[in-house]
Amino acid sequence: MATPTVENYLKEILVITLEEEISKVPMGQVAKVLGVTPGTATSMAKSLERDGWIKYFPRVGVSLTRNGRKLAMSMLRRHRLLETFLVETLGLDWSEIHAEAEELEHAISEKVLEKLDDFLGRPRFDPHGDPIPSRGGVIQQMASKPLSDFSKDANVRIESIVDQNKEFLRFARKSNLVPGQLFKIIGKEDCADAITLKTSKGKMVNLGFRSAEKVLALPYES
Amino acid sequence: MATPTVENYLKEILVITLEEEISKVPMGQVAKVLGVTPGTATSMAKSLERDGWIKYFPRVGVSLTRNGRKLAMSMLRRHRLLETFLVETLGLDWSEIHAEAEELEHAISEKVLEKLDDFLGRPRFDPHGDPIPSRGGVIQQMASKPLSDFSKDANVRIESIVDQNKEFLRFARKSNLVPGQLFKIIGKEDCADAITLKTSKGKMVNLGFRSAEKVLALPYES
DNA sequence: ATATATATTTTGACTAATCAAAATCATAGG
DNA sequence: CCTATGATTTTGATTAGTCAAAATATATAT
Repeated sequence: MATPTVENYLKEILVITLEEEISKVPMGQVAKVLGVTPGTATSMAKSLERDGWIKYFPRVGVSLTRNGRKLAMSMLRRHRLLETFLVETLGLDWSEIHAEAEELEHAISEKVLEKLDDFLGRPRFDPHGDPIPSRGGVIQQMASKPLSDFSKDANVRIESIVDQNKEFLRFARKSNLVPGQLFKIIGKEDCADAITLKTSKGKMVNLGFRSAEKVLALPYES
Repeated sequence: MATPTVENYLKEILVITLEEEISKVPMGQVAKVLGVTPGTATSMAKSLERDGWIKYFPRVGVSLTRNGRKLAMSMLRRHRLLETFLVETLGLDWSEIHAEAEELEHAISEKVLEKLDDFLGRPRFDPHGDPIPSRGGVIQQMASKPLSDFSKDANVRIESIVDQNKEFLRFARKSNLVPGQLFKIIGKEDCADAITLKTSKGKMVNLGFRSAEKVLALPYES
């Protein structure tokens, strides 16, 4: 049986893999998301490899094995179903649910989870708009669309940047146009060929249609 | 912060204290309920004392400090509220809920617990009929009544044996008339001065009224 | 290419929790 | 009062997970 620590490592490695579309996650990033020192992440990587959860490539990074991915997906499913429960059923505040689900996900059994899934009506997206993996560990990916395809007032989550041009990437990073970032489309002027986005913190970004086509995003329920 | 292990030790010590009405729980018993070797229980007792959760009397046993009792009560509250949730809301089977709650109780926060309590309508007894401690750690003891006061078909849980006569206690033990044991009253013949009880496993016990007055029990919802 | 900055790994140490087995204590009978 | 039995404690060892700080490898920028 995997300890909660193991479950956390695997889940975070999966999340990074999905978000950044990379196959080997560097140790520094692992250490950062788990809040441990780099040395700890390295030694943990070795144990995880010994136990068949990951493949460890020294000085490069780690990737999940089939087993590791399966467990990680199951953790993601737990996490997102629990977040849904905490918001929908118990009325917890949006800002608190992540930390709570983080604890509960290690304690809830497969059996209780399925009952909970039934109770919630088998939702397919969590309160943040992220897809909830199925029992089998399949994530029903919503097709992401270019920003230019959304209409005014839509809430979107950046999924990826198609244009790999360095200049543009630097600009994108600076503007918070990074995978995972949430925006609301507050302006769309077809005749002016421009689109205006705003983060929840009020930061604005202006994009021409040419650029907006290169940024893929998903809708989410705010 | 207390680890799950610490929480378990304290909770089990509290449960034994309540059930057996003793003030110092011997180490052997602690080891048994926690499923560890006696040596482990002893060394744990020392750490728990060092951290102010219990008082440890070598070769005698342990008792909870004020702090320890507070935390233990809070664990009992968590456990019983969770069992209620698992049965009432998710429809889990009566036989499965203990183990499930055992895991979840360490992961659920005070905040989520209170929301859950609201959601459930602030129940005062769990599905086994055991009282749920209040936030403050007070257990609302139901007044227990002698067996002779119950009527036919009542479901009861034995609470204590008043008569401390050795003979009678031996008989009681043999008949499963021990605190915690569940019975259904399947016969009550006032004119014959007799009462008949049955366990869920079908074991029967006959008692005269004289004896039935010496056995205190609580009703519970089957 | 060479120095500097950054990322990663190693080393040595620590805590919590556990076990097995040897040692010790306590007590109930004879 | 002494001994055998059972309960408790000690001892020595193990595993998971962690940190700090030193060592090493890699990448970047002139």
